[in-house]
Amino acid sequence: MFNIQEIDADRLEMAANMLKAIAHPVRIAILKHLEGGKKLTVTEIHELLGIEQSTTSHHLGILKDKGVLCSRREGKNTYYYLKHDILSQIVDCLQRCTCEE
Amino acid sequence: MFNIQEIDADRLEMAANMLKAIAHPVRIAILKHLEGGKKLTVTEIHELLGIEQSTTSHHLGILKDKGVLCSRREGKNTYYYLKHDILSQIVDCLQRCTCEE
DNA sequence: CCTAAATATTCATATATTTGCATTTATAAA
DNA sequence: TTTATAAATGCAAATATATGAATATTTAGG
Repeated sequence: MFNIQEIDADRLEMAANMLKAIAHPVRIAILKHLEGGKKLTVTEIHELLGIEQSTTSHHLGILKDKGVLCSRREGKNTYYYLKHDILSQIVDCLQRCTCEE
Repeated sequence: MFNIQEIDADRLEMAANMLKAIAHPVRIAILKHLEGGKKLTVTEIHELLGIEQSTTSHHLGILKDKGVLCSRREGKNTYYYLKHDILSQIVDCLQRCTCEE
């Protein structure tokens, strides 16, 4: 039987790292653009959001590193997409909560 | 009609701040203890988690400030509890995602 | 008023994150 | 091989966050 005492530090770290990866305005904006299984390149995102190419790449790297996104190279482009589409629900849930009051 | 272009910086900031508040191992542990409408005092949390009183108070302050928790003083104690019980779903969702692979 | 208990705040230090410039690497096409 | 485009990386400066010791505040009970 599982209870709260058995949530070990590693699991907490992992969950916190994933959330931390998402918890940034630019990265939330990226996730919104990738909802519904869409795949976008670094350049597309960098132009959509109006931020530097290297900054974009850094943010995508963080999201990928923490298991939020996957990427796939096709020629010169690298396409990024959501690993778990369920993750975009987190953003929606948050947005509902930040709506009230 | 709402589309992605209309998600302004303020909304993104707000969502990011709420997520950032949650995205910390200690604070996730706090949320887990408050699931199901439970109310705990600073001292109870500080003893449950084995962290300093002032550190505990700092973390609770962050969660309250960012709209994740509410508090209510009763005599010498201050009880903290989840503002939106739905928020604990975020943690559960994350935990499911960090389970795979 | 005095004391004790619970909580909050101030402050300093340590650590982590963000950003973008400059550079490098990877790939495709000429 | 040379050139151009796309993406990733190294680095440094600015900014933000975490922690806990010390202190202040709040409240209840003498």
